[in-house]
Amino acid sequence: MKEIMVKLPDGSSKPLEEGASVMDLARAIGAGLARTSVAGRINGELVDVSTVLHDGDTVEIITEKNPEALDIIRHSTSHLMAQAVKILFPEAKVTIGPSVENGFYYDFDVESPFSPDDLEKIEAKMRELAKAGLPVSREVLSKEEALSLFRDMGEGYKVELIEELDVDSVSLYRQGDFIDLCRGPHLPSTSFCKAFKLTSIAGAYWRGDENRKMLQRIYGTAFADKKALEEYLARLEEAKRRDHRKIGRELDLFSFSDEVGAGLVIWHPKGAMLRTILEDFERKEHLKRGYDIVMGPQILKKELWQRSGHYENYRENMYFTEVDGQSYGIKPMNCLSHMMIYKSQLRSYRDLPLRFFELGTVHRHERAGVLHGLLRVRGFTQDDAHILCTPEQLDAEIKGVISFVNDVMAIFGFEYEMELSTSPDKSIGTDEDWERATKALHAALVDSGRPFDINEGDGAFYGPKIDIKLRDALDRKWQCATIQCDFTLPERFDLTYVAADGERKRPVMLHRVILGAIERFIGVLIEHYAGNFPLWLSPVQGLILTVTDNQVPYAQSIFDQLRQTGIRVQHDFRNEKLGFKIREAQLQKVPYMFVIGDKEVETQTVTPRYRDGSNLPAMKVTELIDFLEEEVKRFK
RNA sequence: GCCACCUUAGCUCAGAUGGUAGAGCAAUUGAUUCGUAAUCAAUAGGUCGCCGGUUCGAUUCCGGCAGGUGGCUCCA
Repeated sequence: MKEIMVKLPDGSSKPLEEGASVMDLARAIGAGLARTSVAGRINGELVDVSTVLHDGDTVEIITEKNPEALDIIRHSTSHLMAQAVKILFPEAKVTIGPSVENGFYYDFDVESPFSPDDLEKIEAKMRELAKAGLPVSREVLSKEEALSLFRDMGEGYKVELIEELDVDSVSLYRQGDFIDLCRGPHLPSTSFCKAFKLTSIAGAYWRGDENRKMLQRIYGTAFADKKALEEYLARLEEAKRRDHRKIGRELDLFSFSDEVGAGLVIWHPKGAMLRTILEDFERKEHLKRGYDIVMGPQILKKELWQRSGHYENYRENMYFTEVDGQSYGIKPMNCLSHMMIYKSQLRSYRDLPLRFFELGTVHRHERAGVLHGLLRVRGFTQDDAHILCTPEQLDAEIKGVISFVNDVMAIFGFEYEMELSTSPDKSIGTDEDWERATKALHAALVDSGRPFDINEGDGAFYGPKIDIKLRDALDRKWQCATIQCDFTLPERFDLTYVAADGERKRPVMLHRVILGAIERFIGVLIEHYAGNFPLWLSPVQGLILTVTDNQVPYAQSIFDQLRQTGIRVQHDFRNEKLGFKIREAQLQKVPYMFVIGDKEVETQTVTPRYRDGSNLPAMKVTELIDFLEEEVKRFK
């Protein structure tokens, strides 16, 4: 028998018999590897453990512990689920079933939708199949053979998928009687599916196209072992506790009312305070960076929306109102009045860049099914600005916005993801415009030194953009900041400036937001802090608590003094036990409680208690004021 | 907008295979003056989301609508 040599990741070599597979290598290495190996990596490519090795291959064994294994486990678990579904519902047609960020899903075409009971039955069947330890084998068929196989099986969706593949042959995976089209790799046996749970049922369009059939999607999650699964489920529970809708009600920040309308936020005193703090912060930061604060009306004539193109492209999402035969559009965006400000006078290149900033409240008729707490609403306020500059200034302006975003996100301690979206198939503007703007955005991203993804073809029709996404408690991504180049509006509104040579030129325009929508940002912020806002953001920074009625006059004087310095303090002088008042303050997540008993009255001090339960030494009011102001500065 | 599920007191939730409903917390009143996460007692609170249909009778069954939850599509 001929011998081959394979290289291992540590640089050593291992002799094997010709025809040996990854699994044979695992056995040769020993140390129980054969039991935990889920896949291999040959010359950088993930493969099944059954894959045959060749002389000179570099091979890495992927065990359950490797991070790469998770995707394979989840993908194989989705196949296991499809197998269970086909056994229980033979008439179900299979479509696709990939692994996703926190698990997997599989889409089925079934006559009647799955019920929660069905989910339990499917999960039980999966456990049975996993226990049976069915070997999973790979087969390669020619495209024609595969097509006729799936046609015979009546699996039209698979036929459609294969027809579109530009290949001569395809790979299939078989476990028991179940066979599925798949690139792989997969676990060697269903017995490797040890820790999984089906989590929800949802509708999903075939191929993500809302004009095509709605399929039934089952979501599930899977891990290498039970412990990891339990930990994940516990994290989900914890995330539910951080849900901004729950905390918003508990802390009395905001509400919605079906009498008012879906997606319309009602800000209660503490929520409105939080919002006001953010807005004040924003105004200051924008002024520091050379923006001008502007304001426009809520409604603008329909004709103006026709000129901008919104009437043509965005009318479905707009609200209109008509008085005296004149139709007005309620603004869904703030750009138009900013355009009008630019046009209100003749502009010179010396005036540029112009940066118009507006905390602009907009209304968009979002489709009913997409509304989600504060994260997706119908009326919201953007920290919106439009920058008008010369083409030569574009690079510096984009860099300026990115560093603005960086600074602000650092203050809140947010991790974020940046994406560059480039020219879509349908777009306006010259190739030269697109190239220049895309290059400028790209250069600024590179310059920022942070990682970013590129979404080819995902730009707006009017220009390329950078999107910045934050995550909520459940790890869902929400777009907040965005920087968009726009070639249409300067054109449609015939914006010009007089260049140094006396010629009229077209300025370049950037739309940008930093927080995005204040509503959405606050939603994410609540989940980020789990309601424990840092002192500078806390609507109520301190609460004065008396031990008995005897201390009320002194406590009142402390309250007045703190109020005078602008500290957001409230008091609880009720005839209740101290423990009870502390409990309530604690549930309200108030950063500081100022306890005042006979001791404090006697020494003319205050004893602050932080919300983590720790007590600070008693101090004079003046010391307390300095202490609080120091803390505000430190975190902002 | 599409698919599934949900809607009982301010909040969290029980409940009856169709005979108009409860608990805890909160609220109100009284007592209690008590130093670091719940003092005790009493009282009040609901056309069981809304509108139709079936029925002697509907909060319960059926249909429509509204609102919500999880997804899909779309998006700040």
